[in-house]
Amino acid sequence: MERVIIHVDMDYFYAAIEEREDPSLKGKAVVVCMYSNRGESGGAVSTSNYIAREAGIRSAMPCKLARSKDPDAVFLPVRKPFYEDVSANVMEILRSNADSEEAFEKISIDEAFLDITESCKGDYETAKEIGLRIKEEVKEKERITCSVGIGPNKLIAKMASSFRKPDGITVIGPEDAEGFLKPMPVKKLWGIGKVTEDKLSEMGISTVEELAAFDVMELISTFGKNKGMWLKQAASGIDDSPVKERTATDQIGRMASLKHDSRNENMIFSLLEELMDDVMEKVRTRKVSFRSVTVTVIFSNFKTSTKSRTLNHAVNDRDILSQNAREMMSQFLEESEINFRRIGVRVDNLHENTGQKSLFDF
DNA sequence: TACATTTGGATTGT
DNA sequence: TCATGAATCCAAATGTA
Repeated sequence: MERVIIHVDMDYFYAAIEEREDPSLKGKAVVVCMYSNRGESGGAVSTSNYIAREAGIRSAMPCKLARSKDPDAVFLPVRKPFYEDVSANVMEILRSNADSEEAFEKISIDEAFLDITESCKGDYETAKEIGLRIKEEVKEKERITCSVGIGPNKLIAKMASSFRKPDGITVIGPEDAEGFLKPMPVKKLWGIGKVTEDKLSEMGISTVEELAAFDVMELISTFGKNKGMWLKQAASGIDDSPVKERTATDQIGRMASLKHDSRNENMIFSLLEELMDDVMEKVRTRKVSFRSVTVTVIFSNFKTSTKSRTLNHAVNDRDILSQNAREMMSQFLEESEINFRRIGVRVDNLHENTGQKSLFDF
C-alpha cells in the first residue's frame, strides 16, 4: 500500500504559548526574542505571532529592527525549557495518533511526522479526518493551533503543512504531488536555503519545475553526489525516507555573544565556563560521555572558525572539557588579532554511560 | 591502496 | 553599529590495516 504521511507544524509556537499563558496578549503583536548579552534590545527574533508578522516582523530579524517596525509590539524573552515541556505534551498527543509508537518522528520542538498508512488504510479522505481530529485534540488539550499537511511522503507532507497557515490543513494525494510542487520557487523546497537558491539561480533555475527537469549529472557536478541527487528527487516530489523515531541528537552545544566585541581573556573565558556548565548539565541529564570537544569563535567580522579535538576515550568530566576547550580558545587568541563576537563550545561523539567507568579511564 | 576517522567549514532555518 | 544559536551535512586531511 502506498504510504500516507502527516506532518504537523505548530503555529507560531513560542508566541502561541505565551499568548495562552497570558490572555492579555490576545490581539496584540507578540514577539519572542533571543536576547544576546548586548544591551537593551540586542538579539534576534525567534518567533512572532501573525499580528506581528503583518507589521513585517520575521524570525531571525534583529530585535531592534523588529521594534522599529512595531514599537507597540510586546517583546518577550524566550523560555525554552518551558516550551520544551509544552512540546512534550503535544508530541504525546501526536504520537498516539500515529500507526504505532515507531511510526512517529519528532523533527523539532514544534514539528513531527506521523505515518498513518494503516490507520487510514491508504485512503486520503480518512487521512484528512485523522488530520482534523489531531488538530482538534491539540486545540482542546493544549489550547494552541497547528497546521497539518498530508501526502504520500515526508517531503510532500511537510510542504503541504506550510501551504495553509495558521490553523490549516492541506491534503496532497500522490497524483497531485508533482503538480503541487511545480510552480513553487526553489527556495520553498524543504532543504533549499539561500545559498542553494543562489547557486541554482546562477544555473538559470528558479522554479521547482525547472529543477526537476534539469540534468542530474550537472546538479551533481555543482552540488556533489548526495545533494545533487537529492535536489533532482525532491523537485520531482520523490522522497523514500521512512518516518522513523529520531535517535537522540549526537552533539550537545551552547553558544552565546560577548557583551561587546573583545579579545579580553577574562570576558571570554568566563563566558566559556558558563557555556560549559550548560553543556555539562545536558551531558549529565542525557547520561552520556563524549569523545570530542569543539570550540567555535565568531569574529567581529562574522567569520566563523572552529577547532575540535577527539580524546582517546569517552569521558563525562567537566575538568577535561574545560582544559581542552580553554586550550583551543587560547589558540584562537594567539592565531588572530580580530575581536571575538560570539563563542561556543560543543561535545560530540557521544556514548551512553554504562554507569561505571571503563578500564580505559584508569 | 582502500577504508575509517577526524577536522573544520558550509548550510539550514529560526 | 542590526546580526541568535543549535544541529547536521559534507569534503578534505589524516590515520590505519
